[in-house]
Amino acid sequence: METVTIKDIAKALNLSTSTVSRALRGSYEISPETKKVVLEYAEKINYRPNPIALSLKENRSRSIGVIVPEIDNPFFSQAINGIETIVYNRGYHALIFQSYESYQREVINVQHLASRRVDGVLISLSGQTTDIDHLRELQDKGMPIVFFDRFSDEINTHKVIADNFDGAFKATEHLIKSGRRRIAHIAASASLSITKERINGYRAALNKYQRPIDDTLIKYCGYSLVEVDNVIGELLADSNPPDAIFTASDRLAVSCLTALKNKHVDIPKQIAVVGFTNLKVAHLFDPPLSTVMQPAMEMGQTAAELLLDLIERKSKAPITYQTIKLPTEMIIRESC
Amino acid sequence: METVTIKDIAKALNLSTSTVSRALRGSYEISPETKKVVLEYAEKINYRPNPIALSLKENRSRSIGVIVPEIDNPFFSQAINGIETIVYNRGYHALIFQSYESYQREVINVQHLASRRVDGVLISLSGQTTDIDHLRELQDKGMPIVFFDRFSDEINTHKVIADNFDGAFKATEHLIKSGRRRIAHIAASASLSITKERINGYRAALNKYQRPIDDTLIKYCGYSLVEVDNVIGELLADSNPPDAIFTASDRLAVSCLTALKNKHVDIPKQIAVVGFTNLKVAHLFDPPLSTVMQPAMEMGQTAAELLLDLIERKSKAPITYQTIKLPTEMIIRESC
DNA sequence: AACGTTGCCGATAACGATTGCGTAAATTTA
DNA sequence: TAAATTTACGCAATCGTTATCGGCAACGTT
Repeated sequence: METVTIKDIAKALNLSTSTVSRALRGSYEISPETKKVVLEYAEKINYRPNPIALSLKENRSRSIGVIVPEIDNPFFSQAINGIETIVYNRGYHALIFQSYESYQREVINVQHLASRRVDGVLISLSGQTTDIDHLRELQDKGMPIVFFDRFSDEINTHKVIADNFDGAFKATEHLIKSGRRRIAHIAASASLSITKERINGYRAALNKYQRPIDDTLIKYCGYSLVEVDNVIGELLADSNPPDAIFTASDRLAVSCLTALKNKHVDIPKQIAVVGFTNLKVAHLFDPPLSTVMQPAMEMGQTAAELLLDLIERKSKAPITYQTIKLPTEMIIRESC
Repeated sequence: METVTIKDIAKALNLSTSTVSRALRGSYEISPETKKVVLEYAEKINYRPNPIALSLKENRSRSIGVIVPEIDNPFFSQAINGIETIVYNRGYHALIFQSYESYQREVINVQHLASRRVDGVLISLSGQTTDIDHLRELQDKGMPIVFFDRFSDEINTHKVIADNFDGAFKATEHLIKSGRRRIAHIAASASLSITKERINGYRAALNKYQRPIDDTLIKYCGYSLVEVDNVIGELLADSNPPDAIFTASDRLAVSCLTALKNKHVDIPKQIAVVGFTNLKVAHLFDPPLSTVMQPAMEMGQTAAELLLDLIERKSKAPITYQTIKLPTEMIIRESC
C-alpha cells in the first residue's frame, strides 16, 4: 500500500511540509497562489490525509466505538443504522463490535476500543455482565460513554432506553383484558436492566387488575431453543398451566413460538403469545405475532447524538446526565 | 483520555524507551532482571501498546475492512459472524461498514478503509455498483481484496460464493416437479452477479424440463414493498398468471409474501412461493416458507481465511486466485 | 536611518512505538 | 596482561501530520 503524503506534495512543489499542511487546511498565512497550486496538485495525485497520523497526534480518532451483544438481531442492527446516520452526518465513524453476550468478550472489546483511541463509546451490555469495572475505568480516564437499551445503574452517564415497563405493562394488560387468566412471563438474563423493567411492568399490570402474582410463572431463560423448550415444558406440565405467555425479547419470542408449535399447542386458542421484538416479519407468522416494538433506530440516533454532544462539549462544568425513555408500541395481531 | 505509554515506564524505571520496548517484546539483548522489572511495572500500571502508533510506523493495522450492503439482513450478519470468528483467532480485528446498497457510499467506505490502512478488504458489492474502479485502484496499490457473495468479474481475486445457479435450479425444479406450470422469478438488481447466476439456474431448470421461458415472468425489482407490490400486481394481471414465484433474496421473499397476503392470494394453492433467504424464522411463517439457504457463516469464514492468507503470504510468486463455490440447501416447507 | 508591522513561509518538535547503530562495561580468550 | 568478544543498554531516526516558534523580506512610520 504505497500512499501519497504531504511530503510528496512538498517535494514536488518545492515547499515545506508545513506550508503544504497549512495550504490544505486553508490557513490565512498562505498566499492564494500557493494555496491554489497545492490544492490542485493534491487533487491531481489524489492526496488523502492519513487519519492514523492524525489520531496519534491529536489523541483522538473522530470515531466512536459501538458495542452490542449481537448484530444478528434486528433490534441491534436497526439501532446501529440509527447510530450511523447521526455519526456520519457529524463527521465521525462508527466502529462496531459484538460481545456475543459474553462478559469476557465485552471486556476485551472495551479495552480494544480504548487503545484505538475512539472518542466515545456507545454500549448495550452483554447478558453476562454484572461487573462493570471495565467501563468505570474507562470513564475515569475521561472516555465519554452512553448506554442504550441495556444499562447499568452503577455508572452515571446518559442512558437511552425504551419504556420497557410500559411496554410490558401494555402487553400484560392486553392479555388480561382479552380474558387470559394465567399469564406466564419468559424473561432474559436476570442481571439485565431490561429484564427487571419488563418484569416490573408485568407485575404492575397484574396488580392493577388484582391478579395474583405467581413467581413460578416467571422464567428466566437463555436464548437457545433447548432452554426455552425446557421452560415451556415446565409451564405446560403445571397442574394449572398458563393460557398466555409474554416473552421478553426477539430471540425468546421466536424460540418460544417454535417450542409451542413443536408441542402442537394451539396459538392463540390454548396459549396466547405476545413478544417483545423488532422482527419486521412478525406479521407473516402463523399466527401473526403480537408484539411490543421498540423504536430501535430512534434509540440509536438519540444515543449517538448524546454521545457526540458529550465528546464535543467544551465547557468544564459538571454534566447533568439524562436518562431518555422512548415510548414502545404494542402491536396487536392474532397471536393473542 | 490519559494513557500509559512506554515513556512513562522508561521514566519511572530510569531506562530508555528503547530498552523498555525491547524488554516488553522479550528481546535477547535485555537482561533477565531488567525484563522482569519492566514487565512487572507494565503489568502494574496496566500498560497497553498503542495500536495507532504501530499502524503509523508499520503501515499496517492488523485489521481488515468488511463492506456489506446492509447489516440488518440475516445473510450478511451471519456472514460477519463467520468472518469475525476467523479474524479474531488470527489476531486481527474486523471493521464493519455498510454501503446501504449505495454505490456512492461504497466508494466512500472503500476510500476510508484505505486511509485507515486496513490490511485487506472483504466486500460484497452494493446493488447499485456497476463501475468498480474504486476497487481496482485499491488493488493496484497492493491492497488484498476478497469478494464474497456479490462479486465482479472485472477484478481478478479470490471469490467466495454460494452455488446460486444450483440453488435456483433446485428451487425451480422442485416447483416444476410439484406440478407448477407457470413459474415467475422475482430478481434483485440486474447488475449483481448473484442475480445473473440465479436467473441462469432458473432458466436451466425450465430448459431441462422443456418448459417455455417467458421473459415477462422474470421481474427485476427493488426491495421495497411498493415495488414488489407493483410487480406482483403485473404478474397477477396477466391473462395467464403464474402459479408459482421463485424469489431471489431475503428481502424480496418477505415483501413478496406480504404483497401476496395483502391481495388475499392463497399460498400455496393459488401461487407457490420459494425464497432465497437466510431467515431463521421462515419455519414460523404462514405458510412455512420454502427456501434456498446459503451457508452464510461458512462463506464468511472461508472468505476471511483466504483474505488473511493473502495478507500474510510472503512469497512474491504470482497468485492463483480461486473462486470457491459453497453448496446451497433447498428446504422444502409448505409454501410450495 | 532606525525601527515596527505585516505577509508568507520553513525548521523543528511532538504524538507512541520500533529498530539500526553505537558504545561502555563486563567477560572471555590468547 | 592485553586484546577480543559479549552483554546490556542508550541515541536517534522513522512513520504522517500539525502547532509552535521563528526567519526574512517588503513595506510604512517616525
